[in-house]
Amino acid sequence: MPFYLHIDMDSFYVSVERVLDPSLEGKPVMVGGAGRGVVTSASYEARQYGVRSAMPGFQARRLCPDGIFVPGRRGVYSEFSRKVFDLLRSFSPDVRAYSIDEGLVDLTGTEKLMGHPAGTAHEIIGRIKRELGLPSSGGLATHPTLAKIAATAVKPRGLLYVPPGSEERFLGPLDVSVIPGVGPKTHRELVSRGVATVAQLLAHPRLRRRYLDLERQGGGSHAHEHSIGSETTPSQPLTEPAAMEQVLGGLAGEVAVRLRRQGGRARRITVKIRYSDFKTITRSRTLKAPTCFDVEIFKVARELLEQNLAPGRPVRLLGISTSGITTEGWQDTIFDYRERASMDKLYKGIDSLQDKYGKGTVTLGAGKRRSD
DNA sequence: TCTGGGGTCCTAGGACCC
DNA sequence: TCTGGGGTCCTAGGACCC
Repeated sequence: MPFYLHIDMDSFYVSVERVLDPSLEGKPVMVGGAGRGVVTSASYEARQYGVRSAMPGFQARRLCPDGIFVPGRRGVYSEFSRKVFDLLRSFSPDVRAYSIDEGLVDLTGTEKLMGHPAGTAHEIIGRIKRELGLPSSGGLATHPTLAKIAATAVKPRGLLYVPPGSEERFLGPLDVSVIPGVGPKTHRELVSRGVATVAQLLAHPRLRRRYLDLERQGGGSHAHEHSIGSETTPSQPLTEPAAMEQVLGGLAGEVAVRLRRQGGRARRITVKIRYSDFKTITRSRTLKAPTCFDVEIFKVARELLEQNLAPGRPVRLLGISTSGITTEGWQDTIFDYRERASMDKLYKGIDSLQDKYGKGTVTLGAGKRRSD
């Protein structure tokens, strides 16, 4: 019998902040939400006031004026995340990380060694709390999706076991919005068609296949296309093309570094433009040869911007994303192989200098010129 | 003091090829 | 002279997730 344990950390960023500053315990705490930002994690005390993650900061402040707002610290959370997953991996070699604060532990076949998976699940959650100080919730079931739904249903600080054979009895009465992939839009659509509960959805073969296919096993290695991108919302909307190009240059550099760091090159470059009225467009181009170089990414991005920018409309956000990423060597391209190989070396040097001395230490081309 | 930033997946039309 | 059909690639937009 397959057994999957889905672990979901409770208000993860807030919990980490509390480990580092216990005086935050029991109080309405929000991570993020400064300036034009949104709340990325809200404590359960803050949720009492109606605050949710992804809520704009100004709105959270209005709902919870006495709340404590803490700026986010990505690196710290990643470090705690790594510790959580290390702990999970000590229980099973088969652990899948869904995100920084969610993962799946395959407990199939661990009974002989560790006893019934329900006990193991309890032990895992206990150890995350005792050893790392972090509260979490768990769902244990015969299917990964079901385990995730169970974990979400018992949050916070809960553990729910859905025994084999009771799957549809558990799921049936639940609202369709518990299904991963059913967001607000789909939820409205389903309800308008008379599908409000999971039982009603399961009665529809097509909807069942589309949204909750428990027959399909969750272990498959789906070869999803992977992408690397960066975007930014400057504190003031941009109106000058020169300022936009400067932002684009910075984004191109960030994306290129990340591409090179993982030895990838991208064939497709997409520019994202969001105007002040939130209208958003994306424009992309597929290259003849994949690239991981700042100047090439920037050149394409700048052209896409020039060709598609609506004149006179202030721009709120700019983004560059790269996709169609390959990790093959240069040999497969017929294009100026030697020049690319030497550029590769040059950039590797720059990247390692930046690792050593910090971002912005070295820039390529068009920098400031000393008047000599 | 209006709504972040990192992603994945799906759809749908048109080009192009056989 | 009234319109096949399948496959693949490219592009744009949008839903959704954390």
